[in-house]
Amino acid sequence: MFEKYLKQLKEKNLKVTPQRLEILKYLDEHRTHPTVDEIYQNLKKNNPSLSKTTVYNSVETLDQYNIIQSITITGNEIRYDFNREMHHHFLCKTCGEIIDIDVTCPMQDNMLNCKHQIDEVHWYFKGICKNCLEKER
Amino acid sequence: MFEKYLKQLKEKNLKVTPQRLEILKYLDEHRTHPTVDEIYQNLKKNNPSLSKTTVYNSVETLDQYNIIQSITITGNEIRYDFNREMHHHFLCKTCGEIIDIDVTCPMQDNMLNCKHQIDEVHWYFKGICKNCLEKER
DNA sequence: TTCTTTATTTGTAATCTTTACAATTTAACA
DNA sequence: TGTTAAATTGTAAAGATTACAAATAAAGAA
Repeated sequence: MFEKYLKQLKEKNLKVTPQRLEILKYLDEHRTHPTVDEIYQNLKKNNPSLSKTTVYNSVETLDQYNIIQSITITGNEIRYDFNREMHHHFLCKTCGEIIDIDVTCPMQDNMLNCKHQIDEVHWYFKGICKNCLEKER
Repeated sequence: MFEKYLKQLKEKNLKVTPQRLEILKYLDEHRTHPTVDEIYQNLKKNNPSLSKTTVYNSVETLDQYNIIQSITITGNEIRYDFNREMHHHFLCKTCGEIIDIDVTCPMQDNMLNCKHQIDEVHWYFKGICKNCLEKER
């Protein structure tokens, strides 16, 4: 059940703790780009001794080791994404949902060859999602 | 001296206040993507009665009316950019500087024609800037 | 298994950014 | 000059994140 996450932690020589496994599982099963508070509130139900600081520490570590990805699209809070493969995000300013966007750009390689060392690429699009557009009519 | 900013405000039917003019001037002359606090601390020197809430309110309004642009690259705080023309940003994780990046992508039009209504496009790149790379050696 | 070391977890308090709100002031216009 | 609506101000509150020290637990050695 947790083998997949366990493997990811071991590959990076990170200690395997129940908290980290639960957080990874939650992120894997909830691809809605949750905040620390969302993760915490939900995991606390079955793990009452969980501390919010642990969630902060864990997602920071998992992000540093490229096991998960952090998303700063809203500006109000950091969100986390289990999917760390190259993909991008759309924020609906009406419903607040963050939708995955898959585009690749032929120019991107040019970018990556510029004078700076580029480790992360984030594209954020903002507007109104198609569901909210339909409701508006 | 303030004619340019005055015109931008009047075009959007926004009231012209000394605070808004000073904030616009500061952002125009400091293209370093400052935070609210940076703007506030600097303008306070010559305008001791300035309130930080005014800076928050003003940048929010200016952003809403597309006079300035907000940048959420760091996740810790919102930064503001006088230049609202299409351009992108690179965050150096070593020195913290945010550098303008000018790339356009032929795929972008495809994106803009997708099912969602896209109002804003932000590309954020993170890594180590060329200055910091040189110092590392 | 047990012991040891080191990293992680936990809870509390502190910090930092942003928002809420009501009173005061001011810009815009008649 | 007077009126009205909007902006500014200061204070307090809220929300997100970090600091820190004590307690706990994981990993590897004995």
